[in-house]
Parts: sequence; C-alpha cells; structure tokens
Amino acid sequence: MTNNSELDALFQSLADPTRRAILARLAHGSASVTDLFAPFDMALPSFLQHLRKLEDGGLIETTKQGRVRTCTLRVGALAPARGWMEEQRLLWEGRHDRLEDYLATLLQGPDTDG
Amino acid sequence: MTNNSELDALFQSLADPTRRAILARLAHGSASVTDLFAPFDMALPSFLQHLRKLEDGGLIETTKQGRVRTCTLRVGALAPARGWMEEQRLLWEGRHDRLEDYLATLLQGPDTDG
DNA sequence: ACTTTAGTTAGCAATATGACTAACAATTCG
DNA sequence: CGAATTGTTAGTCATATTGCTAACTAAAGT
Repeated sequence: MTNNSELDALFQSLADPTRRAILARLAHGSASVTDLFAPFDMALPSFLQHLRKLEDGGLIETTKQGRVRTCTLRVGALAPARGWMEEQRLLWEGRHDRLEDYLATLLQGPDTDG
Repeated sequence: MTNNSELDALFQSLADPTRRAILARLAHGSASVTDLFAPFDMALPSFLQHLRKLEDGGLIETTKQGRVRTCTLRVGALAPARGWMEEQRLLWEGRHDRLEDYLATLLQGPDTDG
C-alpha cells in the first residue's frame, strides 16, 4: 500500500494559513521567533506550536543561540508533496479525453435539471 | 494576511492516505462508490465521509444514476495547491523573477498546452 | 411481493488540533 | 543584583477529525 505518512504530515503542515505564512516569510530569509511572531494576532505559545509542527514535519530547522532561536527553511522539504502532485497532474491530464467522454454520457441521464 | 481558506481545505483533503488513494485511483478513470471502496479496509460510512470531504473540497464530482453514484475527478482542482507550492519553490530558490512568468502559464490552464 | 444491492443518515467515541492563560526558565542589560 | 527580554512548559478548553454500528431509503433483480 501507498501508506506514505510523510505526505500526511507534509500536507497537514500546509493546511493552516499561519504555517503557510510562516513558510512564505521564511522564504525571504531566516528569522528569530519574535520577528516571525510579530505580524500574528495570537498568543506566543500558540504560535510556537505551529513552529514546532513545522519543525517536526521537517519543513524548518531551528537553532538557539543565547535567548534567540533562529528559524530557517529546509529547502528540499516540499519536494515529496510536489512530487505527488506532479504525479497526479500527469495522470489526471492523461485521462482528460476520457473525462470529456464521460461527461457526455452524463448528459444523457434523467438528471438534467437541478 | 493571505487568508486563503481554499488552500486550507485543499491541503487538508490531501493530508490523508485514504483520500490520496481515492484520487490516485480516480486518475485512472471514474468509478462507482462500491468499486472505489473495494480495496479499503474500513466501514462504508467512514469511506463515504472521505468521499464527501473530497467533493466538498471540489476535488471530485459525483452524480447518482439509479442506485449507483459515480465519482469523477475535477481535473483543475489541484491547481491552486500546485500554484502555492511552485510559488514557494521559486521563492525558496531565490528566483523571484520567474514567478510572474509561471503564474501567467497557470492562467492559461493545462489544456491549452500541446 | 420479497430480497439483494448500493448508498445514506444518525449518533457515538477516541483522538487530534489549535487556541488560551499562567507560571516558569534562561539570557542579557543597567 | 535586579529587571527586562526571549522563549518554554503545563494545563485547560472547544472544536474538528476519523473511525464505528445500527437503522434506513431507494433501485434492481427474481
């Protein structure tokens, strides 16, 4: 079976606007927790949970120096998710002709009114 | 912030192995609920919840004819997720200039490509 | 009509998620 | 030292997720 729990964690990490925003911001460069946190309207511990989730999912790395923890993107982390999506895209688009064929058969059914 | 709840739902839909497997299977062609359900080791109502989630998230379409409900992929549904990931990849790799170019090709849709 | 097939609905339970406050380090600055 | 800064941990709460069973509807088959 394709029981790829890495993809579970990856997509789960991306399924939250706070975490996507963190990633987008980190794309412009590493940043401390406080800097990252600044634009968000939530309590710091809540924010830290998101950071931890990103770290657990391998999307970011963090290192602490003194009191400051610096967060950095792991550049290759999205690759498996992108790979899955690309795989699907190729399959989906490969069957596009059949889809149109199927939709044509649907029109012949009795459910023509909504 | 970019509070894009469409991406929330999309990534959430993909964050489950059952749902990814359904999508992968549907990529090979439309199928009835019973056919789709066959390889899974769970109760049918549990499975139906996944199907409903995929439908609510716009990833599949279903139509019922007689007692049989047929499920079909919505081919363009993954595009926003793919777009976000590609956007991030370009940012992460520091190629901000190519972003606009890529986004332009997205707008043309996959079926305009030869 | 009765049965089988195909799917649906309702309701329950365990766990995960995402938020909060309060209290606690640990480091740095005056 | 004492105080501010930076982050962490613990504990709580509401809701969402994901699974189940049992009972049900609707269409076909015999």
